[in-house]
Amino acid sequence: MSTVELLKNCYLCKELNEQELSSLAEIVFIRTIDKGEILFFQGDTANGFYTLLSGLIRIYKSSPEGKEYTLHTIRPGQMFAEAAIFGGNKFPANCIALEESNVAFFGKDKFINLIVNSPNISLKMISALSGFVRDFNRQIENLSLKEVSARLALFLLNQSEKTGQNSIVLDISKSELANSLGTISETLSRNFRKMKELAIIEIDGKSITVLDFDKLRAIAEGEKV
Amino acid sequence: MSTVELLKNCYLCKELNEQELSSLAEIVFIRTIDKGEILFFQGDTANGFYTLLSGLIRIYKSSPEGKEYTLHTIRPGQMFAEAAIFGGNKFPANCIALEESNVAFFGKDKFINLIVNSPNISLKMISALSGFVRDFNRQIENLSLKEVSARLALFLLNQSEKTGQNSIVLDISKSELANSLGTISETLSRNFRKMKELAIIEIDGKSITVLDFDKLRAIAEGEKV
DNA sequence: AATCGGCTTTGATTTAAGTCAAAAAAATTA
DNA sequence: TAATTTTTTTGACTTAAATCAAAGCCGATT
Repeated sequence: MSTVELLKNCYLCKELNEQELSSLAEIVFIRTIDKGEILFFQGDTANGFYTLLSGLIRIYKSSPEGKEYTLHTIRPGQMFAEAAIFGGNKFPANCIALEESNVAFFGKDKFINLIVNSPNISLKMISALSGFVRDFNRQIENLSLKEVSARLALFLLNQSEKTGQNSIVLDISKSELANSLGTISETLSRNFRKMKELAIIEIDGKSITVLDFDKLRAIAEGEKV
Repeated sequence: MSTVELLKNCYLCKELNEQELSSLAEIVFIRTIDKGEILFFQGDTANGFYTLLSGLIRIYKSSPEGKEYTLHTIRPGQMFAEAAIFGGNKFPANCIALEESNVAFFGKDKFINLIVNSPNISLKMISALSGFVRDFNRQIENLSLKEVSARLALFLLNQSEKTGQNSIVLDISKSELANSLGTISETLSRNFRKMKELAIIEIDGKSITVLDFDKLRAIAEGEKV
């Protein structure tokens, strides 16, 4: 896969266009790390930051007595070791690959040079990250909506609003939907059935038609089904 | 409150020092919006972006038939209307204050000028936001750990690792802790009691001492209490 | 010392949702 | 088209956690 294609997987780069990605591609350094390989040690000189393109990374500290503890588990798309490039430019922790991983390294000087010349890039990065902060905030709120029915109702409302149709076509399996709503397929299935019985929705395979928006809104607000 | 103090509440500014906050304060424009007041309409010219300092903001679209739907609910700390400053510089949606709110407006030109002169500021903003993306990702994962006991165990492990002590002092009330673990005080209390009975922890008011880390780790992994 | 109000704990009960197991339906492959 | 696998639905059962209600605890105020 090309560097540009790989970079598209970073939260950081979600709003960049092809041209901007290309200029970014020129300054990054892609690297594959084997499972169990150490990327850097605490105290190593840090002159840039990383993003994880694929795989799984663990950031951890070791105490003098040899005990270890995990600070972060890094998943694809995330940036890591960025704090290192401020203040003392030493990595404050160790980093190991838990699986074979691909990382992108951004050298600080080159990166700063890039954003000074193309400030729009950093603006877009800030914008993209802010968008994710917003989305994740919302997702956290939704997950604490106690009832699956409320979360499902909210999902259906959001989808139909997004498309402007009262008919939604799922682009994922129902099991995956269940998972993303924080539940399991059986429970999702029962909720669908109940809504169907109450004539709130109609289901045909992957296509769902909303018949009663008011009722759906009430359920999303917490009303019992 | 001073502009600098207000800006500290933004995710964007969490890593900036006093000096950097001051230079930011020089270019932002703080504004109070009454409940129900419109901040901007879809189609208005956008020459900057906002962050919400306090209050509650709703971003919504209106269809030609007069129907409205909410795109985002903005909470304090979040950035909004940032997409507007790319491409067509028109706001793509309307914005109303749901409560009396304080917003900070960042003019695009001034902001770009600032980061070109102080690229470290944008680096720190990117870094801060990436940190939140990481934290929120983790929080979402934790919330889908099914059992409250597992979430509580994880919290206790994290806290004691963070401080390096086996004794934790809560800086929030137990009700607030319950809430942040996605449950209620009664359930939290019962979980505490059970762990106490099993000699996994000891509790004295706001101070909790971990007696059995192995057991706690097992519970965090999903073992039944 | 006594009263008030906010937390926290406890018990009794209800309920939503998970688990287990099997049937039904849909999608793949032969 | 038949055969096979995967996904979805259904039923019976169990359980974790929410709700409701009451009591206990603790600090602040009078």
